[in-house]
Amino acid sequence: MPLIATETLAPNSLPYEQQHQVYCGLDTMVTLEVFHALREMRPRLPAIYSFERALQGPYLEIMQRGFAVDQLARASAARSLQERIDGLQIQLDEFAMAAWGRPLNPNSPAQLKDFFYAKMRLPEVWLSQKGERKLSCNREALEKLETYLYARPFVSIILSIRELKKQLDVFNTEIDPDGRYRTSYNIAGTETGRPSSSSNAFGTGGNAQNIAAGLRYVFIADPGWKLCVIDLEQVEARDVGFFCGCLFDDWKFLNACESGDLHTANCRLIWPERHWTGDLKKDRTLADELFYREFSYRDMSKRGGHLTNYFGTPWTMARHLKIPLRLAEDFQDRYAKGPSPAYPAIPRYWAWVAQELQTSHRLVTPFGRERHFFGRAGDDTTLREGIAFLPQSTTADRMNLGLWRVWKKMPEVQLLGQTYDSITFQFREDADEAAIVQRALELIRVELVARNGRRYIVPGEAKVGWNWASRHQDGKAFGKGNRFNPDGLVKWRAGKDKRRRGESATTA
DNA sequence: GACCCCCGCCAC
DNA sequence: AAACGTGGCGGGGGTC
Repeated sequence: MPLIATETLAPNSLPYEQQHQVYCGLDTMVTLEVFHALREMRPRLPAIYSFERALQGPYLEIMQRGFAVDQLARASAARSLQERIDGLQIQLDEFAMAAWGRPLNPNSPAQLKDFFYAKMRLPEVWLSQKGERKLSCNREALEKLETYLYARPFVSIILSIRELKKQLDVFNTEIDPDGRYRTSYNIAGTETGRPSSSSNAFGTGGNAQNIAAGLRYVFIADPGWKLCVIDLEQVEARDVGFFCGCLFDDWKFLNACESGDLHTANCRLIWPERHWTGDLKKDRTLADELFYREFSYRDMSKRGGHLTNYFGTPWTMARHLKIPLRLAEDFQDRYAKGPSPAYPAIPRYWAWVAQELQTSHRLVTPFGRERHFFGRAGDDTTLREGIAFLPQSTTADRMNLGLWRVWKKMPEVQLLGQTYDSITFQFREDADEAAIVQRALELIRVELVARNGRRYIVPGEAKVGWNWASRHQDGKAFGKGNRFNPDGLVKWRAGKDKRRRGESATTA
């Protein structure tokens, strides 16, 4: 039975404005009725619900303010990308005309399948994605086709065009007339409590949470202001470590996370027979030595560790890192699964999640966020959702609490965005930078206490600058095509870098 | 032409 | 047999 007899309102017979009023009324009143019904089932509102409502303040502010965009940089980047794409497309069409008498659209999987598999008669590349085997022309499939000499020039141009087009989309996103990129944040849209980001209600702006690192330099502080980005270091890994400690009193993984360099510490545990010295610098050098092809031991523990924490199989790990299956199996045995693994608590964490799903079909995070799992408790997919839920959700609430506190306690700064494990705000250039950054870092600290009394925080790392990209990448000046980015973000350290805007790092 | 699904791909 | 999770967007290409 409908809550409201909508047919009596006959909205289509009403004038346009009244149709909207009816629509709006249904939207809000039905929601309210649902709320009342739920409220009866649960008279005490969960704290997490009030928290979500409190987040409306800072997020509305972020959405209204928008993030300033360097219009000249944006336009010139868009122009040069378009030129490069046009040039490549002409080349691709020349090849394609010669090969099959028509042009080829690199963004059409249908045309590519026709071209590579029917016309060129190359062996089909079937990939399994989300449980389904598919004839694919994605990057992974095309890279497999590169083994065939005739396919090579096509593959390389297609991949280049796709990559450049993706970048162009970011620069071509419509920005508001005042030069600001306004994104819409959905506070309560996800399963985990993460906010999501999308284009706004007027159709301008876009997802601000998936801008590639190399394109962020077009996002800038307002005149007279400076950006600060604070991110939570290794936050999801630490959360997994905290759960292992709380559940099984096994703190080895959290200890490794807190040792200063998680990935090097991981390497020592995973490959104990290597000649570790205990000296941070020397051990880092040892961890940076190559393990397989371009992968160092440290890379392996970083990428493989994350994947393994989330119940990724050796098969997935081998595919993802492009390494032999045996190496992935060997890694996982030493990391978590073998007879004497570095982190035996991790499989215990998986088993505990499986048990919870079997018995209660629900999980609750340290912040009291509860999620019911409606999938079949025994399915791997359900288990994976559960395993990922706890750290993801804990991270989301931790970051949002930090964001809310900065908004509430630091009226002198202006929030600009949230990117899962980081927040971005701007502060006045003539303000006391050290005081502001330190205060924000304090507010980001959220302490959790385990039953054994162990206190757990995730440290924040601050970066400051005048645009949203890093000034350096791998120790070098950073940017697209070696673009020098002197106004980019640098790691903030107390008392360091009093450089003013536009001065290069070397003259500071 | 509006709508919808699929594909590919970006983020953490 | 299937093979790590959470999201959003643009384009192609089908249907209505």
